[in-house]
Parts: sequence; structure tokens; C-alpha cells
Amino acid sequence: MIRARGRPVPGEGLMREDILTTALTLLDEGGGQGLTLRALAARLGVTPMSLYHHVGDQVGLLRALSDRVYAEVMKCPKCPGDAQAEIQALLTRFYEAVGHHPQLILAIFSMPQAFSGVTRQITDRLTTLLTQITTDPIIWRDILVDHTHGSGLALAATQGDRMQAQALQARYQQALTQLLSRLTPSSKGSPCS
Amino acid sequence: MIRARGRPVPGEGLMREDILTTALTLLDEGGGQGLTLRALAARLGVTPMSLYHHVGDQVGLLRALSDRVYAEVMKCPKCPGDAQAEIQALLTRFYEAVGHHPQLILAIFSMPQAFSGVTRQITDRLTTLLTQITTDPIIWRDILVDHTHGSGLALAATQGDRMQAQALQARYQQALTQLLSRLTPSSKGSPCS
DNA sequence: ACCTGAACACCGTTCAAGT
DNA sequence: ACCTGAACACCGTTCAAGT
Repeated sequence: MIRARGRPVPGEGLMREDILTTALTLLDEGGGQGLTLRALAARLGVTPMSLYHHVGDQVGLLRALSDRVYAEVMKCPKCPGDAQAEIQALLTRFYEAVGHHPQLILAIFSMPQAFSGVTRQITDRLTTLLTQITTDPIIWRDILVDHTHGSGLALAATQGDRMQAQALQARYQQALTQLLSRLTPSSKGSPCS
Repeated sequence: MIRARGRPVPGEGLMREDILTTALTLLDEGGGQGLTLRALAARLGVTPMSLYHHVGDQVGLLRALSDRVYAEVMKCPKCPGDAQAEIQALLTRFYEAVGHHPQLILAIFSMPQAFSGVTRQITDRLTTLLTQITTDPIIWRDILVDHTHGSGLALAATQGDRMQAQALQARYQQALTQLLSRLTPSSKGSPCS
């Protein structure tokens, strides 16, 4: 698509949401090396520098993508009174979000300034929940978060092999259940979502 | 250092080990973006294409680095009869190796073809050991490997902050102990190294 | 406010040529 | 066998200029 020069009419210009959507497409298609500012601009029919007005530089773009992709994780049912169920739901959603764009978590780790506010919110919520069911909330937060990150990166390393990715996803669920059952041996019931 | 043209006298040419050592220096200095074939060649006083004769392309370089850095992990005491102690020693050594060059594990993940044979040997050995002490060796291998990878990447994300890195390393030890004690509740004794 | 072209300082990799 | 220069097709980012 070729755009007119000069000031665009409102809503017709290069919109932030368009940029992010196209960026995610590029990330999923190109196996990690595919998302560059220049390729993104080309796909949008725009010069690379145009992007700087909407998302800033590379870090800004990644941070915006992180916010958008992981935002839904926090829209998790609250399960009052059943902390373990909420932890399981929270981590499952996070892992699902990671799995939907496996290259994103890798891109973020290779540019740690891009860790967004949302990722902090997730770990904070997790810590709060863990405080209710264990005397070592920090250690278990580390275990659960690092394990989820590691599993997510394993997913990215499959490089689009659907079969392999599916096997890894099934194993993550088993591992999570195993871990949570070890956390509170006297557990009962399942996640409430 | 300026090198003579033409065929070098034996031992004086550009040696593989020199390349790998300098590459690790660049990786540690440059915070991850520092290791490029061109920068590496410049540091060695050589043209970029010269490297292709010794380590191949980027994947070849990373694979060679992976082999070199993680090779020592397998030189682990064998602890016959005490699988849990050997697991703890093996993972501790792996995490230490990762922590010595935190950017390497990140670089490898962003180029999964670079996973070297040594990393496979480590997970294989781990699986064998787990078979001796749990009925779910695959799940626990996933948990332990992914957790170690995730922790290693968290280390890379500190970007040279020594204080923070030290705190993470201490927490990894606690987490590992916690996990292994949950694996076999009836455990006794400590690692034999 | 938003988009542009030109420029700068980089990349990995291939190829044909030198010794 | 090993190293070279030149070339190709890329990068991110800054700057000054257009509307």
C-alpha cells in the first residue's frame, strides 16, 4: 500500500496497533531474525524512520509488543481463597501467551531493557499468591518463573515444528502440576477457570 | 598484531583456540551484541573471511564455544550409588558454566542449530540419573533443565551487575536444593564434590 | 505532527584471487 | 591450506528537510 505524503487525515495514518500487529506477524514468520525495523517498515509501505514516531527505537517496539502480548495474562480469574488454583491459571495463561509468539520472549531476553511493566505485574501477583501457601515465596517464585521462561525458550527453539511444540506444551502442564503438588502436599481441587 | 601474508609457519597462524578465547572475551565485554564475526576478526588483526577456515560461519563459532564452555560440566565426579548427589553436582556445574559466560546461553538459544553435542550429553546423563530415583524422569528432567536455562538467562539479563548476579546465583542453589528435596523426600547426605 | 531521503557506521556471507 | 580485497544484500539510527 502506498500512502500519501504530508499530514495524514486522522485514522488513516500509520497507526500504532497496525505496527504492532504487523511486527508480530513478522516475528512469527521469520523465525526470530525476521523482525527488523527495516523489514517492518517495508511491509507497512513506509520508510524505517517513520516508525520512530510511533514506537520509538528497537527497545520501544519490543516493550510495546511485550505489553500487548502479555496483557491478557493478568485478566485471570481471581479465585479468592484458592491461591494454588489461581497460580496454576496465571502461569498457564502466561505460558500460553509465550507459546503464541515464541520468538518474542527470546527477543526480549536479548534486550532486557524491553521487559515491560506487565511482566513485572505478573511476577508480583505470583509472589503475593505464593505468600499465602508457602514460607518460601521468593524461592518458589524463582522456580516457577525461571522454569516457565526456560520452557518458553525451548518452545522458541523448536523453530516452528508444530509436533514438537505440542509435545513440549503437554509436558509443561505436567511439570507445572507436579511442581504445584510438591509446593503444597495437601492440595485438593483443580484450577477454577 | 599484524600478521604476515601467505602461508603461516605452523603454530604461528590463526589458531582455533585463539579465536575461541577472543570470542569469549568479546562476548563478556560487549554485553551480547559485542560478539560479531567482524569485530572478532578485527580484534584478531585479520579479515572476517579468514575466520571461515577455522570455525565456519556464525553457527559454527557458537557451537564451538558451546562445546568448549560446557565441556567441563561432564567432568563431574561420578558418585556411584548416590544419584541425587550427582544430579546436584552436575546441575551446579552446568549453572556455573552458564554463569561464567552468561551471554553465551542467550546467543545459543537465538540460534538453536548451535546447540552442541555436549549439551545433549548433559541432559542424557541427567535423564539416566533421574531414572534411578523417580518414576517420572522425563518430567523432572524438563523441570530441572528448563529451570536451569531460565535461571541462566536471568543471569544474562543482569547485564554485568555483579551484585545482582551474585544474589541470583545464591537463589539458584536454594531453588535446586528445594527441588531435589521434593524429588526424593527421603534423602540424606550432600553432594560428594 | 508526521513522513521523507540521504547518510553513517555497522552486519554476515560469497566469490575470485593471491601465496 | 590459508589469507586477502571487493562486492552484495542487509542492519539500526541520526539529521535536516519537506508538508
